[in-house]
Amino acid sequence: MLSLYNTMTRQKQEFTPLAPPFVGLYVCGPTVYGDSHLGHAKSYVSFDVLLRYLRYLDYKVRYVQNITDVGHLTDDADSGEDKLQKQARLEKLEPMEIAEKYTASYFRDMDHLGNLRPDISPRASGHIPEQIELIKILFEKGHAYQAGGNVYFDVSSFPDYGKLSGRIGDDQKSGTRVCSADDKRNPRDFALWKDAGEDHLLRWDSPWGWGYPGWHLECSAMAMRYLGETIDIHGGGLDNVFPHHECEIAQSTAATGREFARYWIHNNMVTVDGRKMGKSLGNFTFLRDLFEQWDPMVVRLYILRSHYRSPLDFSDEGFAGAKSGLERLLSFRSRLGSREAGVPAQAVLDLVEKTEAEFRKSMDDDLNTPEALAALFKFVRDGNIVLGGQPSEGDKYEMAALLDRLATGVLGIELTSGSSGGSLEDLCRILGELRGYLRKNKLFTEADKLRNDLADAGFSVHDLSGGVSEVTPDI
RNA sequence: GGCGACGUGGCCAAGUGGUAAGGCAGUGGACUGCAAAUCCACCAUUCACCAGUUCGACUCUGGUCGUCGCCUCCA
Repeated sequence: MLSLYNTMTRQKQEFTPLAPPFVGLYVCGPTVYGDSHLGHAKSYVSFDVLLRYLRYLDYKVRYVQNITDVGHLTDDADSGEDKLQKQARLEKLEPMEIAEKYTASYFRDMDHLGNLRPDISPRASGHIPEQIELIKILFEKGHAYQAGGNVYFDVSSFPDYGKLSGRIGDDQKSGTRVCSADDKRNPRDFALWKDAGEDHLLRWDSPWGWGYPGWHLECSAMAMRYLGETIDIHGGGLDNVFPHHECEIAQSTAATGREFARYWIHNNMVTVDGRKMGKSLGNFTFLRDLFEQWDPMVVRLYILRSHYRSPLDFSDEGFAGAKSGLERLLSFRSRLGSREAGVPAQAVLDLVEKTEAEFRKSMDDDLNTPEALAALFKFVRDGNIVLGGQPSEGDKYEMAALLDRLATGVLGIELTSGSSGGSLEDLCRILGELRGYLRKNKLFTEADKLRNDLADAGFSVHDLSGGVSEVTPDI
């Protein structure tokens, strides 16, 4: 039974969907005004594993992740410049060109990391009518007020505000930098609609004049549009708990009178070399740059070696360790081959069954991927012992199937090239046979030249027992 | 100032009221033409520190020190 830590209740809870077997999963997506960084990687890999595990458990999941292409400001919620508009100015492009460019960049990076595409990636700019409609309802129910061309949510009308984040005080204490807009009744009130003049490139007509939606509104509108008034799981980064998710809860619940999300899941943040990764610190690590040095699967394994609710520090030493671990998995998977099914030995069946049970037990416990990986690495050791004996094709097939089901299927760690026919794998197999032939005939000079040439070309050679050699591409 | 998380071997990282998974690195051995891979063995009497609860705590409570995050754009 899967249990998940719910930020709202501050404890692990058994997960049961509202309407089994269907699950509605909403995760706050990126604001597309720049390339994705390590923080995005940790967050979206974490939720990708949640998605994959839910599907492994046979839930029918609809995964919605928004693309924010309007509405977030460079400063606080109520002043500053639209981030896309600012970037558009810097790159001398249209805001929508910026959105397209960085949406593509985001998907490219996430594809490399092995994240499954969301079922729906709704754009905020494409759901302005839904957002306006939501504001109208909030007006009707007395939760919104207008000040000039601006519309605000009246937090005093929603007593539960602050429940998720634990910020239940009436006001912000001194020491915080709250630069409230002058026309708000209360500093905690937040914008539902912002007035915008002609200098604002992204703006729409509304009952309150030309403007654009508040930065929390899109998630409420789009989540409810595609997943209904109550969604099963709402996820995002820990930094979104306040104010973003707090505001989402307020406006959604106030509008529908129903619970907005049943499970709130938040992943922790990343640091780089022990320090917060921030624009102002200049240590932003963009994925597109990182992938030139480390294989995306190394990054993915790195992320999954720690728990999603733990903060994660990235360092070169850590990447190197993750790379070695990945090589161990790849090497084992490679040896299992892609043969046909057969009848496996009972001992292999037992091993597979035990491994899967341990894996599931760990994943059931709030997605404990470090422990799940431990089960897989133990399996690799035992599997290598099996391979050292006289395994049947059925033995190999059974073990390969397990690895593909758990490591690749659930954790998303790709261990095979995936291509079929005329593939690199075939070429490697032939070259391995060649080296084996040379060694058997004690043509060591030629055998070593082949090994050296392959090394220069980015391939590793491993000599197995029985005069067999294998060739694998480096990562 | 407010809220919260965390301090486990050289590095990373799980975990349990009854005595420490796994990965990386390292050491010794087997195997090997050599190297690598693989396998075997070794590698924290100890889980920041100090009290307390308990038959017993690393795991519970209180305190101290330290690190980090959020409260502002950020996943």
